[in-house]
Amino acid sequence: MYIKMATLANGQADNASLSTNGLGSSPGSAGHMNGLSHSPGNPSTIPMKDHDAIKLFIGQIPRNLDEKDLKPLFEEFGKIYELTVLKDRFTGMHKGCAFLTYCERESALKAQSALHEQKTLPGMNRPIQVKPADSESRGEDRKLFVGMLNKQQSEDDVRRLFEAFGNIEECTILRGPDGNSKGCAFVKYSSHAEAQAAINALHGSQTMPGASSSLVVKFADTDKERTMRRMQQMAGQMGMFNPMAIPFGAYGAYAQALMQQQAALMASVAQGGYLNPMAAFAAAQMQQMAALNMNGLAAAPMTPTSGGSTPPGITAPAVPSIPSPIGVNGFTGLPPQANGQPAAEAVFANGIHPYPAQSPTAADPLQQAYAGVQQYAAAYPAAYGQISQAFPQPPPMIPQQQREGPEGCNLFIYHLPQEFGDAELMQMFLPFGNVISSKVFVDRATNQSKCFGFVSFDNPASAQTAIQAMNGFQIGMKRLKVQLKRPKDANRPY
DNA sequence: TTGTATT
Repeated sequence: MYIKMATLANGQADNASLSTNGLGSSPGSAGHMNGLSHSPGNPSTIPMKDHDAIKLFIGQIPRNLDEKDLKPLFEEFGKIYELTVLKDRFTGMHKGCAFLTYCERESALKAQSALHEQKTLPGMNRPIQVKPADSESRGEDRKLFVGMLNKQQSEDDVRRLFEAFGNIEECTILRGPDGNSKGCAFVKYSSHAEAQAAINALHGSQTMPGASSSLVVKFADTDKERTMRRMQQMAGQMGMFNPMAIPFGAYGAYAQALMQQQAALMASVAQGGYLNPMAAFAAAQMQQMAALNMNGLAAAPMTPTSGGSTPPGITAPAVPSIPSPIGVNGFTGLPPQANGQPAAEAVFANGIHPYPAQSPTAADPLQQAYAGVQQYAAAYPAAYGQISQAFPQPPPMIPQQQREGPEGCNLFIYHLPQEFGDAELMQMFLPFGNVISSKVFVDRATNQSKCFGFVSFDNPASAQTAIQAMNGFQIGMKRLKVQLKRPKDANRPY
């Protein structure tokens, strides 16, 4: 086993340079036809898989290993029926995982117990994953939930009711601690079709004596659905997701972040002499706005604070007029001076619009947040005119294909707002350079953000600028932690 | 709290 792994490690460079992914010159056209062939040229072994074979999901695969590299590793446990590395459907890029089906169910079980979380493939931080693919119903697609039973009905009664539609593998009445029926049951058939037939025939078909409504027959919740349901219930109880709780609705934190960022940018631009004092004033207003919102106060500082038609501070030097750091956020308001380059240049050199309104939809949180900024800016036409020129067109959305940038270009970000996804993360870091990828980690069971993620730039200077500007940036009650991503081999002394 | 990816 170990020797095989070493072989793989040594083979990496060759594989990478040859890069034969089987897709030829038109990635995307034949994305999934490159699985391990079924023993071509070896007619004596016509591959057949058991009826009860399990498709395995293989995770944590180095992206430079393809089917032929993986094959030897998995053949240890039995004859392989099919092995397919997952590739991006458009770019053909290796997704770092694969599907594997052995001819025999037993092989899959052996491979899973021998490999899952047991070994780490070269270059990976985490151990290999070997487990039944999500598509392998863990019986859930042939398992029924039966509700509105009579509490007197036994397993046998239920079996009798359902046996006409197929082979029943399992039948369980749900009971409370006292052993009394809860009036519902699980019935598992041998196949999905049988289960479906039972639903069609029995759901709502009759009302059991003592039941408040007609018989319920439906597919049982999957684990995922159960978890989601639980999470939603909890969230409901805790008053989360209540739009009124946050000034800007569910995306309040992001709107605030946008404003802070906008304010910072404007401030730095003003300092660099690119904008007139009016812009500085607007920047100051935005900072106040962001600060106000963070205190949970009304978000309507559309009225200049000191009345009159001349905003305060307009005749004063731009920089001193800007309220220094928004209270607690640890952000100077005059950030990116890294590399001896004026901030404004660092920010705009790439010609990227900091807040692009790409494919606007009403439901898009970015769009909502951006609309808020625009609305605010509209109150100050002079300043906004300047800003509009500074931030030209939205850039075309570059498809995310690359995962990591070069060394020194990859940031690890922690304490992200719960509602941030990949897109929001990217938006937040676009002002500092070319973001080639952004990834927020999501708990697969709950779909909730784990509040950390990665952003990759195409050059180290952008990454440094972003660290300078965004590390310690306060959003709500939290401050972002922004630092260089730990290199792959950290934690590995040898 | 460091790239988690499910045809």
